[in-house]
Amino acid sequence: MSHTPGVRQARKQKTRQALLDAALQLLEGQSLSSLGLREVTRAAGIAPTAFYRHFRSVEDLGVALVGEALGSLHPMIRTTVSSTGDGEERIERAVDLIAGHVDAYPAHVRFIARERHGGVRSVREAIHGQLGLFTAEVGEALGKDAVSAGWSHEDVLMLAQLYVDLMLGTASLLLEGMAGSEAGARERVSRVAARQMRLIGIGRMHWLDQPGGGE
Amino acid sequence: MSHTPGVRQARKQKTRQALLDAALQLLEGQSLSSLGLREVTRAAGIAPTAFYRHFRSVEDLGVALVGEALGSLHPMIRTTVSSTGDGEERIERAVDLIAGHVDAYPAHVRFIARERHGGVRSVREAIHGQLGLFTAEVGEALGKDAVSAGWSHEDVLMLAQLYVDLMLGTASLLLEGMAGSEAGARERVSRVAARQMRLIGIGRMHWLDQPGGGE
DNA sequence: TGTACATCAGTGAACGCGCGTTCACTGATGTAC
DNA sequence: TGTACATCAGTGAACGCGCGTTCACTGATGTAC
Repeated sequence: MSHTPGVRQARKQKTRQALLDAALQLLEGQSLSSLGLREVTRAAGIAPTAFYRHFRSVEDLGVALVGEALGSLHPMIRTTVSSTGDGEERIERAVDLIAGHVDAYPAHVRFIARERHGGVRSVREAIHGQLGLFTAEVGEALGKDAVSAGWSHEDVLMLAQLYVDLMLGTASLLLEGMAGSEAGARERVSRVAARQMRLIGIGRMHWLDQPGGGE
Repeated sequence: MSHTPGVRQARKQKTRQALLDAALQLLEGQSLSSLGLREVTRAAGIAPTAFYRHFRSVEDLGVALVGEALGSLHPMIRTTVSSTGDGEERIERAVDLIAGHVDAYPAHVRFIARERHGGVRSVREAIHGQLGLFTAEVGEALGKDAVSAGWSHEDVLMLAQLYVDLMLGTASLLLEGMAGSEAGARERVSRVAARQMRLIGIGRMHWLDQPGGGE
């Protein structure tokens, strides 16, 4: 009524998304620091100059991609961490959820794994910041378990970091397994990841047994 | 006598090293997939065309860098893994060795962390291959410990992978800590890494306690 | 030791090409009355 | 509802620039005798 049916705005949003999608696809075979503006606009089907209506630079687009990629990761981590059942069941479910996420958003996973240590500072920092939030969230969930009684906040976070890194590493290995030709790569990776989680879980159970373990 | 004092060969080797060094330095601020041939030769102080006397492409140079970077890592891992003493001492020594390595070869560490998941397939594969050898070596050392009696080969490797990933992750975080401005970042990272190793060590001690733990 | 020839690391000019960015523009959408 | 004007997403020509690669070359080093 008073303003904006927003046809213009909706179209702009659509073009913006086309740029993000095109970039994400092009990034499967290269790093952000070598991705070209013209390359992206060509793949998105618009004139190079229109790029500037949406982003100041490719680097800026990269930061936007971090939000999109880790946004899709967020609910996945939430589900994983809040799942119930005994340790073994939770581990199986976690590994399945990771594998499912890699299937559903392979380009997002690749982007995060690649640019986490990549050549573009602002993107690295954006990823680092988001992963810090995830770690805090995982830590909060872990802290509520009975096993964590008597743990310092610092130790809960160190455990959370261990899990988050393991999840990311596993996701990245699953991705390579998808690309590779060898059969059973995925199963092998999942199996190893489950055992690593199990071992960490065992360490967690006995953390306070050792003198000085939890000080 | 019979052949080659090798003045020519020595000079060629020196130029080759200058190219590798220049590339490594340039890679602190970008990824391999955006590194230019002319950029490298300019930094190395030779004509662009001379590059081809040493490498077929920048990608090829990248593969050579993997050898150099992981060659420097090799003795470090050897030392870490063969050190004696009780668990706590070994952990402290391992963390100190990692920190020392990051100080001594920061560009190597950055290169491996960055290109491990980077945009150049052949370099990724070279890194993956070398890390596989390291994991096998760490696994062999771990397997000799009394704690590993009764462990399957597969489980020893899964543990070795956990340690190798933790070392690499820690090295990368220490590097960021060096670059960043906050005081005490290094100490914090080292402290967390030591605790993560301790927790994994505890998990290792009790691995065979659980029914089905080592099957 | 000296001479004549072969090798080959490094040079410098030249090429065609795609890049990021500027600019004035077009025409559909939005707004005021 | 209709009209006049403002906004602004997307266009297309033009620019200067650095890129990777080719080519014929130079001159120091290596080899044969």
